[in-house]
Amino acid sequence: MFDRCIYFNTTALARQLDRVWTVAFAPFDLTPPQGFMLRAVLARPGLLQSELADELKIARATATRGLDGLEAKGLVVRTKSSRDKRESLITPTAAAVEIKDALNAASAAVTKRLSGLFGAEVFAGFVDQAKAIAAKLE
Amino acid sequence: MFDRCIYFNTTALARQLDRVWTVAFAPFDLTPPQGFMLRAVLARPGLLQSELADELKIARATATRGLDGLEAKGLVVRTKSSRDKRESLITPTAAAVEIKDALNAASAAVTKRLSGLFGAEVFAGFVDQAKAIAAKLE
DNA sequence: TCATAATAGTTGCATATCTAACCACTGGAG
DNA sequence: CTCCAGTGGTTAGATATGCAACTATTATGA
Repeated sequence: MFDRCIYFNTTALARQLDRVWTVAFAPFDLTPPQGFMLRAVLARPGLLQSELADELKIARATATRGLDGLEAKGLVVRTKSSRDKRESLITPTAAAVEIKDALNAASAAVTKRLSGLFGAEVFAGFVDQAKAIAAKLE
Repeated sequence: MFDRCIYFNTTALARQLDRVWTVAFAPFDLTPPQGFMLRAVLARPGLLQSELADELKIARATATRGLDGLEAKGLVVRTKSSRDKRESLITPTAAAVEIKDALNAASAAVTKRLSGLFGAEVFAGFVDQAKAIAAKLE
């Protein structure tokens, strides 16, 4: 019905991809947003919370809630910056570091599978375009 | 950070597009999901609720909530099917029919603007690919 | 120096979404 | 005809997300 609508088709695709990554991250007891947030923290330990929000392209308030969840699971720690007492530095715990490789591998496996399903060229091209369009909308 | 990830880039783009359509539908006091649901009802009055959910690619439970909202705003009506008392037929009210053209025009205007911004070819190609990928994931 | 503006993070409130469990009804198989 | 499986819709519970308003802290400028 909304065949030519970028909003409709992008949001519908996002929901389907969410289901795919839900399965991939289930073994770690992490939802997709939690999994990606943790991966970001693991990739760049010590980021400020606001920088983390920027990396993930989410609102600061959403980062607050996401980190609350990861903290409750014992996967990340907030440390008040001594330089500026408003800021929080986010670091992964040992438990998080332990699953780092498996978590990244799980995501890579899904990516590889989908890439094969659609053709690597098409797949990469689509992702690039999504990124380019998002950049122009900023 | 997740430059090559279809999940990350698609969901991030979806959030940005949501913001764009939020602005476009604000004059009607409708959120993007509400606006699209209403447009679907206006395009095909008398659809069963489950058919509507299929059209919009959302879960039945989500359709229930969305329709609750539109009904509360006096924009749609549920009618129990006489043939099968479980089913509900969804029809727009007069108030909804009144804004139909303006609502569709508002969405079309955004689409046109974005299409111009990215180039009509690229834009249409991206939407087609999103649809094709979603279809393969089903 | 001190008042004001800006910034980091949190909280409150609203919305959308899903899965699972449930209810009411329908339709077949015995 | 009756019971049971399947189906349409709702409800319960969980998560993610955003904006706006708030608190605490820092920076600026008169």
